[in-house]
This record gives sequence, C-alpha cells and structure tokens, in this order.
Amino acid sequence: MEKILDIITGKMQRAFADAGYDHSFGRVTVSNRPDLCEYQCNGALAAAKQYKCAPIQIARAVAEKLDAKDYDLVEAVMPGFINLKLSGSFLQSYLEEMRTARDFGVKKTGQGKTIVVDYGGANVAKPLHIGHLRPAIIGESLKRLYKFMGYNAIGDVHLGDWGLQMGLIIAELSEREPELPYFDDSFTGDYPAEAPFTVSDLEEIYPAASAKKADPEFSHKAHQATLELQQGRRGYRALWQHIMNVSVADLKKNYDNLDVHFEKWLGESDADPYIPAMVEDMKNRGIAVQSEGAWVIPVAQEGDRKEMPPCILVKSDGSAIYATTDLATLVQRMRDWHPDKVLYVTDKRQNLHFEQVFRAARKAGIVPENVELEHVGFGTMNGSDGKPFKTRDGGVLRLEQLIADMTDFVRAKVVENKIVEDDEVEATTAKIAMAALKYGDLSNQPTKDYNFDMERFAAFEGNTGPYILYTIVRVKSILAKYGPWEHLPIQEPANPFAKDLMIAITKLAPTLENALNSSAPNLICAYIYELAGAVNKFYHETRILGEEDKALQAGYIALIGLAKRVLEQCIDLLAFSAPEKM
RNA sequence: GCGCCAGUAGCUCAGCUGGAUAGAGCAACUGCCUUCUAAGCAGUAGGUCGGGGGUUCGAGUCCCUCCUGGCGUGCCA
Repeated sequence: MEKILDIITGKMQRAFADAGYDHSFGRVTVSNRPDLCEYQCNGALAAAKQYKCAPIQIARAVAEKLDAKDYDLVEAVMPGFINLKLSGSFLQSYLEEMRTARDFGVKKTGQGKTIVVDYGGANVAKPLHIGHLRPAIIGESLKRLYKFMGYNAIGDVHLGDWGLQMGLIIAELSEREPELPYFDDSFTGDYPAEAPFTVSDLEEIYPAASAKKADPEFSHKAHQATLELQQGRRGYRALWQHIMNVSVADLKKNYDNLDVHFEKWLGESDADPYIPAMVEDMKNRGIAVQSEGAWVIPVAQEGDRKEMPPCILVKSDGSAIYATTDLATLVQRMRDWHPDKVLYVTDKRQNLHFEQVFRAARKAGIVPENVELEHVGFGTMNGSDGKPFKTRDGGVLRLEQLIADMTDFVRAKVVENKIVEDDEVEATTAKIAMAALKYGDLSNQPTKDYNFDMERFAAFEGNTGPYILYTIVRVKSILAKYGPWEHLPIQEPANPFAKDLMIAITKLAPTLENALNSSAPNLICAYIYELAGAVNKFYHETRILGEEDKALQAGYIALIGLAKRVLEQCIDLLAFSAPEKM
C-alpha cells in the first residue's frame, strides 16, 4: 500500500502544478499543530521566494485546486500554511485496506535482498554480562525489522572463540589436570565424549587464568597453547571442541531466555581458514604493505577530516588481529551468502575500527561497492547514577543477574496487584520484565549512552514497556468478551477519539521505513507510545461493550482489534510480547 | 594536539530535508472509578533550547567561535 502521506503529497503536488507552481513544493507533513489540523503543507512559504509573491496568495490558489471530498477541512491560513483534515470515508477505506492486507499493507522494500546482521558478540567460555544486553536486543530488533520488510535476514552471533582466551583456558587446565589425555602427545585413541568440565567450571577457570596473565611463564604457556591450537594440535582441538560445546549450549540458553535467536552460530574460528589465502593475496597484489614491522592496508583517503591510521592486517609478530578476522569473515559471508548488506551492531567505540575494515574490504575487492556495509555503534548503558555499571564489589554484572533483578522487582508488583492467578504469576512476570528491559533500552536512541534505572523502566505508568502491555491487555480483555471480531470491517470514525486512533494507526508504514533506514528501533517505540495513548483515550471516552447500537459497536471493536494487532506486531519487532492478563 | 558525539523543564529524554504557541514521561499539585482492568484519562505549574556572534521574512534546527562532559586516535576486542 502507498503511505498516506505519499497519497496526500501526490494530490498536493498536482494542486501546485494545476495552480501554476512547481509541483515540488507540494510536500505534506504531519501537522505540528494538531489543534488546527491533521496534515499541513508549508510549500507555499518556500514557493513565495521563487515566485516573488505573498505566500498566502499561493496557498489560497493551491487550496482551490484540491479535491474537497477527500478532506473535512482544506484551508489556507496566514502566513501561507495549507491545513488539511482527512475525511472519515478516506480514513475508513484506507484502514479497511490495512486491516485486510497481509502485514497491514506495509510495502516490502527488502524483497529479494539478503542482509547479514552481526550482533551477538558473545565470547566462548565467558558468561554473558551487562555489556551484551544492548547488542543482543538492538540487533535482534533490527533483524526482525529487516525480516518484516521482506529481507532475507541472517543473524550471526560471531562468537569470540579463537583468541588468547582459548589458550588461557587450555593452559590453566593443563596445570590443574595434567593427567588428562588432551595433554598427552603420545595419546592416539579416541578422546572422551564427555567434557572434563561444566559451564560453571569454565566460568571459574577463565577468570582465574586471566588473572595469571601477568605471570610471564603462564602467559607464555597460554600464547603457546593458542598458537598450537590454531596450528591444529590434536588434543587441543578436542579440548577446544569441548569448550565450544559446553559454552555454546549455555549461551544459547541465555539468549533464548532473552528471546534472541541467531540463524548462524559462526565465530572467529570459522573465519580462520580464510585468513592465509586472503593475506597472501593482499600481499601479492600490493593491497597490504609493510610498515613498522607489520603488514597494513593504508585506508586514508583524500578529504579525510581526521587522520586515518592504516588497517593492520598482520601484526609484527606474524599473528592475526581482529581486523584480519573481520575481513576474513567478510570473505566467508560474501562467498556463502552473497548479501546485499552487512550490518554490524557493536559498541560505538569501534567506529574507527569498522571504518578501517570497510575501506580495506572495498580496497581489496572483498566487498563490491553495491554491497552496503553499515556499523550501528550503540552507546554505553550506565548505572542509574550515570556511572559505568558495576556490581557492589566492583565487578561486572552478569546478564542473568540483571534479568533476575528485574524479574524480582516486577514479580512483587504482579503479586501485589493480584490480577492473575497464582500459577500465572511467573509467566506474566517474565513477559512484563522482558518488556520493561527491552522497551527501556530500545526507546533510547541506539547511539546514545543512557542510564539503566530499573524502577523507571519497570514503572507501570508513563512511557514504559509495562504501559504498552497494559494497553494491549485491556483491549484483549474487551475483544475476548465480545467474541469473534476478526472479520468485522472498519467503519468511518464515530467520534474524534476514533479518528485520532485511526490516524495513529496509519503511521505504521512510515514509522517502520524510517526505523529501518536510520537503524533506530526507538522510532518504533515512539510510535507505539503514540498509538497506545490514542487507544487509551478512545477506550476512556467510548463505552464499547455497553454500546447498544450493535452496528456502531462492531465498528468500535473492529477499530480496537486493528489497533491491537498493530501494537502486537510492533512489540514483536522489539522482541517481546503481551500476556493475557496483568 | 586532532577527530566524533552530547549539552533542551527539578530529573530522564523527543523535537523528522529551518516554519504557526519548543513537546512527552517522571517528580509536584488538582479533578474523574455503582459502568469494558484507575498499571488508565483529563488538567495546573515548570524552559533566556550551554554562552556569544552570524545567515534568513522566520533558527532548538544552518554557519563561526567559546565553555563543559563523554569517547576515539597503528599492532586489545
């Protein structure tokens, strides 16, 4: 379906042309004076400059040319605005089309295109912590949005599974349990199928090993283990596989709890096989040059406003670095998936890194110009005091703990309100907590730092996740009492609140397009909040179940039914859902 | 040093290619539940849009400059 603003703008542009002015002045926007009108066109003000006459004159002439039956109001007002109110019949037919169309008639702009969204960033053998929250939920939301808009969206967690951290664990294990066959070079049999450790063991082993990095002897051992692992030492590979199995299963569980799901669980190790040939090729073609003992790809360009350090491909000690892995990963992604776009969701402090990698990838011809590369750099989530998030003892807060805290906080309120049965408390609590957490995060612009304030996010009033859920639940309650409603057609607005609600619903398509184009789920949040507000006003002002005119009532039901479907579609894009009661 | 981002109501933030009276939420105060969930709705109060210049009929929005804060700036990821 065409967006409503495009329809009106088209008509306005024809009116400008009919009145003898350039059609390009006919852009219509949502009114910033809702007390006066619903839509407005400021084009006459701009046109006045070019045609050297009073803007109001132009506005009047253009208004004359508009087809009055589409509008309840068309007026030209000083100094030259053209104000519009849509007619009820126009809105009715538009919404009825939305109601019956697949996915509300939103145009699938991504049809036939593939996008890779790189967004987890989890590290193997380390539990998810607070820093993994934003990439998970922003990435998941963007991926869902791309899918909704018709893209073949491939979410790839891109595990950190190949670096020094693996060597550290192997080295630590070799000291703790040297008798294990993995450390016995003469061992030729099959290694045990069972891992010699559990997730909890790993979670204790890694920090212990990491703490010993300062010890030169241990550090050397870890580096050596890393090298031997990468060179394929049999026992280390087997051990690495155990670490992967144990750890990935645990990561999946944790991401599942967040309702974050990846299509691909690839990692740095999967890019490793592509590195030698890629590096060799870049050296041969002169893409990479030697500098200060390292092989680098110069990526500075003319017109750079800042100094652009080269992209380091091979460190002076001969080993790979994260830029190498990222480039090799692009080789793999292009080869296997042929994406039209690759989107990275990581901390914004990696901005420069990705700028370098992108330029290097173009220069080396790994990614052609027609494939888009984008880095969505998100800001830091700070504590409610505005300082970096730390636990009381100064450690990093685990994601599980954060979710548990939020859940406890919400559960207390759910119990207090006594609306759900005892056996529904946990399920309801989980949904509300997830909404609080995700809406609280996603309603901020991704690029900005923000303060995590549990009480504010989980508040049941104001612009919060729970408020949105509550709105949906109230509507669900009415619909359930009414009976079958899905087939009921949309009617013309019966009152101003109905009309406002209808207009709010029509903004779905432009909102999703904007959100996608600017990689900003917060725009969806803002839209949901506006829509929920319109629903609540209508709900408050209109008696629905008590309405005696059954035809009128059917129209009310159809309207709130559509509103509910749109709201639920939107929160699904944000990866949370509403309970039946709350 | 250089670069990027931010500075809007007491607090947290919107403000879409410059346009009519700068908007929400929280906190404060005031109304509305014998009627579909009051976790709601309506209203009052609160702002020299960091400072100073400039462009424009018109600037929170564009340009210059200064101040403050955060981040980045070749071998960590």
